[in-house]
Amino acid sequence: MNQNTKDIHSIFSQYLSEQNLRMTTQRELILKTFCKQKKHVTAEQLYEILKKADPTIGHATVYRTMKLLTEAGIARELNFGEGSIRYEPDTSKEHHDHLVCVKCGENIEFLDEEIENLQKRVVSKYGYQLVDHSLNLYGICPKCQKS
Amino acid sequence: MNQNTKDIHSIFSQYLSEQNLRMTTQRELILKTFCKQKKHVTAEQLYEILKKADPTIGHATVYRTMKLLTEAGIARELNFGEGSIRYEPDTSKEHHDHLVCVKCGENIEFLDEEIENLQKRVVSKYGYQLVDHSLNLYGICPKCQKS
DNA sequence: TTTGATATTGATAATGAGTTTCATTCGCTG
DNA sequence: CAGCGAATGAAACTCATTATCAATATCAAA
Ligand SMILES: [Mn+2]
Ligand SMILES: [Mn+2]
Ligand SMILES: [Zn+2]
Ligand SMILES: [Zn+2]
Repeated sequence: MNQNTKDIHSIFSQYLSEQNLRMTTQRELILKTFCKQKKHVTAEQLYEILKKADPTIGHATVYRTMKLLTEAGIARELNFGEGSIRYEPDTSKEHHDHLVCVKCGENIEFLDEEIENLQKRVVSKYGYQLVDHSLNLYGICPKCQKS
Repeated sequence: MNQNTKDIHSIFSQYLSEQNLRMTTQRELILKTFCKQKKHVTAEQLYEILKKADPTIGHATVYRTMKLLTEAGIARELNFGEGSIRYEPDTSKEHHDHLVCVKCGENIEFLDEEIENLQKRVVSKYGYQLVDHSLNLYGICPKCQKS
């Protein structure tokens, strides 16, 4: 419930009213809980956490709200090829890509400006207009290399 | 049924016998049909194509065989976040990444050595051992920009 | 503050990709 | 050819996500 969370709350409120949608207690709870997470969570994981605070909350509401948060630019979808989508906050931090350990799932965030620029060069070389990109590096973390 | 296809056939045969698995008419047909494809196909798309040649072929057999081809290093899995996996031949060409049009799905293959090297630099910076990577650029192709 | 139009919710059913099960059939070796 | 294990196809299943829909909540207008 810090300043940052408050800002995000008003970003979401504004997005909702722009779309003629309503702020609800469920949406507030989901937003607040999502922002508290330290790791990238799936909708299902978030649902499990939310049930502790509100056992009546619905499965579908969580999925629906995560989609809204994504549209509002508050959450970002991550696809590590696990079969489900993970979400991370998209406002507080700079853009970054991920280096994931294939053994334990540990996850490092990095940003390499040179790579970012070279991507732009590739895209413009083919006359495309860049919309998005996804760069995931998969490896074995130092810890897992030992075992 | 060119030379290349023949080579791939023996790569697959050898892989199978190494694993104490058998070459079957279904596996031969799937391999042959997969190699003929010009575009990246999903298992389901390939199944639809295969049914024309062999209406008795099973759904599960196609999925199972594509997995085998991947293990044998003949096919590569592509994940463009569409909800299903696409496959491309992994032997004939060099490694490459993809630039995908988000409107029409058109797909450009590119290889940027500088990006590849910078990826390695990132991985080693964190002490990881690189296993794989996935770089997809999403944009709007020149054709779709006009409409 | 009441009302009413409409957005939202949660339970549940449905979907779609991919996997598992299992009885039957096939491929290979002896 | 016999026998054994691998492979197949049909069908059931899993798992993530989405659609449906009746009941409820929100909010602007009266
Ligand atoms: Mn992240
Ligand atoms: Mn390709
Ligand atoms: Zn690890
Ligand atoms: Zn296009």
